[in-house]
Amino acid sequence: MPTGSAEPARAVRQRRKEARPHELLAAALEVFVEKGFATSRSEEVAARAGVSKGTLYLYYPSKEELLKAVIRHYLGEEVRAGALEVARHEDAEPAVLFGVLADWWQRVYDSPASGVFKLIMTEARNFPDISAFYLSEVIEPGSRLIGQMLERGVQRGRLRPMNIESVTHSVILPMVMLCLHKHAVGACMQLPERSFEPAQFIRDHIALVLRGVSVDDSLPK
Amino acid sequence: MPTGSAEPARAVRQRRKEARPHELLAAALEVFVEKGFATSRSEEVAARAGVSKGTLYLYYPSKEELLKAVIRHYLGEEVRAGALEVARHEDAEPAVLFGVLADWWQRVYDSPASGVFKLIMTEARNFPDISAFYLSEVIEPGSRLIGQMLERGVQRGRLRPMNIESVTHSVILPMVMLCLHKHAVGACMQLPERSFEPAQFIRDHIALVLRGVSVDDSLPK
Amino acid sequence: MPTGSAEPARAVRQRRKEARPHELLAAALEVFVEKGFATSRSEEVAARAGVSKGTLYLYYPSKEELLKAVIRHYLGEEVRAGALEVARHEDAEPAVLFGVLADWWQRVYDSPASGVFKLIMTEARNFPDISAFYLSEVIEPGSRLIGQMLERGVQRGRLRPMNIESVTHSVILPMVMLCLHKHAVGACMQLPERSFEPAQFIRDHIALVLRGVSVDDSLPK
Amino acid sequence: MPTGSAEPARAVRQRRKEARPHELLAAALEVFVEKGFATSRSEEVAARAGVSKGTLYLYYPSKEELLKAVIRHYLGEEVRAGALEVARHEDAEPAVLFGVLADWWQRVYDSPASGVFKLIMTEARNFPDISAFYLSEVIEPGSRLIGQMLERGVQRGRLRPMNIESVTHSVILPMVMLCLHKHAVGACMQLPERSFEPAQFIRDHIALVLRGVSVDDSLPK
DNA sequence: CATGAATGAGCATTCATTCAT
DNA sequence: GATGAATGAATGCTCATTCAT
Repeated sequence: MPTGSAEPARAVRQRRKEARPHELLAAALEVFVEKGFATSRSEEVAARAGVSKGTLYLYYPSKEELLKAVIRHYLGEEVRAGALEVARHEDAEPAVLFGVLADWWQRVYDSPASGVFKLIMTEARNFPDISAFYLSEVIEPGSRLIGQMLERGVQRGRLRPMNIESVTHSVILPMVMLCLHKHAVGACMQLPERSFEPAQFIRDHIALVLRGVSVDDSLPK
Repeated sequence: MPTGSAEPARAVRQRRKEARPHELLAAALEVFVEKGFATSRSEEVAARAGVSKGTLYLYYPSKEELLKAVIRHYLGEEVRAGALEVARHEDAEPAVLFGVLADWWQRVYDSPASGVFKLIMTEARNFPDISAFYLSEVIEPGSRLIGQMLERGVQRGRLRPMNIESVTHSVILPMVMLCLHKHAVGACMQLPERSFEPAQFIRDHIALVLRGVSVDDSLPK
Repeated sequence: MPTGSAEPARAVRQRRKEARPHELLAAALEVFVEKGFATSRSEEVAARAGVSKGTLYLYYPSKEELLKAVIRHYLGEEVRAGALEVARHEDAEPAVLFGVLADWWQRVYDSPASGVFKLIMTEARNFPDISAFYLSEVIEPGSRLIGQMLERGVQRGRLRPMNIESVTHSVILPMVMLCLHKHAVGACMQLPERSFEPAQFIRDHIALVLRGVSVDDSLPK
Repeated sequence: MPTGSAEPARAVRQRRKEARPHELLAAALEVFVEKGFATSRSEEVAARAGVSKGTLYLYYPSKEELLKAVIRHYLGEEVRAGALEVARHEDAEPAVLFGVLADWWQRVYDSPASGVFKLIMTEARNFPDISAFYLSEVIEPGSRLIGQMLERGVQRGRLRPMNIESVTHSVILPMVMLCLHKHAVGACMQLPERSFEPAQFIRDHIALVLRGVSVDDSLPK
C-alpha cells in the first residue's frame, strides 16, 4: 500500500481536526442567533459545520456547553482586542479615545460577534453561568475601561463632571442594542423610507455623547 | 324564590370569564419573559394564571397566538398612552418634552410591559408578524413623535441642527436596552459594588442627549 | 304574570323534549358516518341537533352509548319494516319476492339508514356489542328470511337446488357494500365517465341472481 | 485485522434498515385494521414492529402518511399481480377466467391485504387522497379488466348481452364486502350454527354470476 | 475519529365529560 | 332542563443524546 497518498490525507485530516472546534463554534453562533437557542436543532449546527450529528458530540458534551463555548469564545476574543486597542491610546484626547471606541463597535457590529449580544440577552436568564461570564468578562472590564477614560478627561478639564456610571451606560447600551436589533427585527424586516444607517449612527451617537460631556469651550463650533 | 343567592355566583363566573384573557396575558408575559417563548410550557402559563392547561386553549388557539396577543396587548397599550401624553405637551420646551419622555420610559421600565421588549428581540426573527407589528405600531410612530419633537426644537432655535434619525435612536435605544437588561442579565445577577440605578440612568441619559443637541447658549451652565 | 304566553311555550318545550332523542340520533348518525366515530366531536353532534354539548349528555350518558343507540334505532327500524313487507308476500313467486327485496334495498340505500352499515363495519371490532346486535338483529333474521324464500322456491320447483347460505350472501353482500360505498369513496369522489347508477344496479343485481338460481325453463327468454 | 466479526454486524444493521419500512407497513396495517386509524396509537404500531416511537417517524413523517403508504403498498402490489394473472389467460373461456378471478380473490382474502379494503371504506372520506388512489389504481383498472373479460365473452357468443357495469359490480362488490366483514364483525364474533365458509362462498358466488350471464345452452346442466 | 440509526423524555394540543349557574 | 366554562387524560410528534458500526 503506497503511503504517498496517505500522508497528505493525514495532513488534511489533521488540519480539519484542529479547525473543527472553530467551525463548530461559527456554525453554532450562526444557528443559535438565527433561531434562538431552544429552537436550534443540534443537527442543523452540525450540518452547517459540514459534519454529522454525532461528531458535534465528540467536541462538545451537550448543546448547552456548546452555547457557553460560543459565548466565551466570541466575546472573550473581541473584548480582549478592544482593551488592548484602548490601552494603546491611553493618553490620547477624549475625542481620539471616543474614535477608538467607535471603531471597535463598528468592527463588532460588522462581525458575527455582534450576535453574541443577542444570545446573552436571550439566554442569560436560563443559564446563569452566562450572566456571570458576561458580567465579569465584558461589562466589568468594559465599564472600567470607559469609566477610566471619562475620569481622566474630567481630571484634565476636557470633560465636565458627570455621573460616570450613567454616561458609561449611555455610551455602551445603544451599541449593544444596535447589535441586538441587527439580529432580531433588523434581520427579517427592512427599515422603511429614510432608512437607518448603523455605521452612521455609531459615529453620530459617540459624537453626541462626547458633546454632551465635553466642557463648553471644547465643543465643536 | 329569592334570586339573591344566584346572582353573585353568576356575577363571579361572569367576572372570571371577562378577566381570564387579562390574567392569561399577564401570566404568559411573565413566563415567556422568564423562560423564553420556546422553553415556556403552556401548562406553566395556565398554572400561573390559576387555570388548567385546557382553559388556556379556550381563550387562545395556540401558544404562538398567545405570544402575539401578549405583545399586541402590552405594547399597543403603552405606546398609545405615551403618544397621548406627548401630544398634550405639543408646544412645550424641549426640556419639558424630554421630561415627559423620561417619565414614560420610567413607567414602562417599572411595568411588566418592559418585558415585551425582550420578547420582541427574542422572537421577532421566528415570527415575522411580530417584527411587522413592532415596526408599524411602535418604532414608526415612536420615531415620528420624537423626530417631530426634535425638528420643532430646531425650528425654534432651541436645538442645534442634527441628524434627526441618529438622535432619535440615541434617545430610544438605550431605553429599550435597559428594559431588555432588566429581564435578562439583570434578573439573575445583582450588579456589584457601585450598583447601577435605572431610574437615575433614565434621567441622566435624557439629560445627556438634551445637552448634546441643545444650542450652546441654552445649555445649563 | 300572564300565563297566556307561557302555555304555548311549555307546549313547544314539551314537543322539543320529546323530539330531542330523535334529533340527536339523526345528527349523530350524520356526523358519525361523515367523520367516523372516533374523529367525531360530540360537540358537533350537539350543534347539528341544535343543542349544546351539555344537553347531549342529558340524553345519552356517553358518546359510545350514543353510537349504540344510533345503530339500534336505525337498523332495528328498517329490518322490522322489511320483515313485515316480505311476510306480507309470503306465498308469492320468487320473482315477486325478489322485487320486494330490491324495493327494500332501494329504500334503505336512499335513506340515512344506509350509513349504519358503514358504522357497523367501522366500529364493530371496537365495540363487540355492536357486532352481537348486528348479527342477532340483522344478519340472522335477514338470512333466515331470504333463506326461507329461496327454499320455498326450490320446493316448488321454481329455483334450482343450491347452497342456500352462499346465495343468501350473494344477494345481501353487494347491497351492503353499495351502502358502504355511498358513504365512503362515493361521498367524496364522483365516479368518472360511464357513471355508475345505484338504482339500476340494485335491480340488475337482483335479476342476475334470480337468473342464476332459476330453473332453466323459468328463465326470461 | 480480521473483518470477519464486523461484517455480519453491519450486514444485520443494513438488513434492518432495509427491512424496516416493510415491517412498519405490516405492523401499521395490522393495527389500523384492528383499531381503526383514528384510535390507533402510533406507539402501538411502532411497538408491534419492534421499534420505538421515534423510529417510526424516521421512516414516515406522520401517521397519515403512514396510512397512505400502507394502502399504496398493499393494494398496488396485489392489483398489479392480479392484472398480470388475468392478462396471461387473455383468450381463455369465460369459465376459466372466472376461475382465475376466484383464485385471486381467495388469495387477497387470505392475505393481510384484505384489510386494506376496510381501511379504504373507513378512511376514504377523511383522506380524499385515498379515494383518488383507490379509484384510479384499483376500481378503474379492475373494472376495465373484468369489463373486457365480459365483453369478449359476449362477442364470442358465450355470454348473454348484459349491462356490463352492473355485472362487473356484481362480481366485485361481494368480494370486497367479504374482506371488510372478515376484519369487522367477522373478527370479533363467530358466525353461529351453519357457519359461513368464505372459500366456499367465493367459488359459489363466481359460479352463480357466471351462470347468470351465460347463454342458456352453455349453462352447466 | 466519524457516522447516523435508534431511543424516549418532553410538550402542544384536543376533546369527552362534569357541574355550577 | 339547558348551558358552556373548566378540566385533565390521552396522544402525535420532536429532538438531544447515545452507541454500534
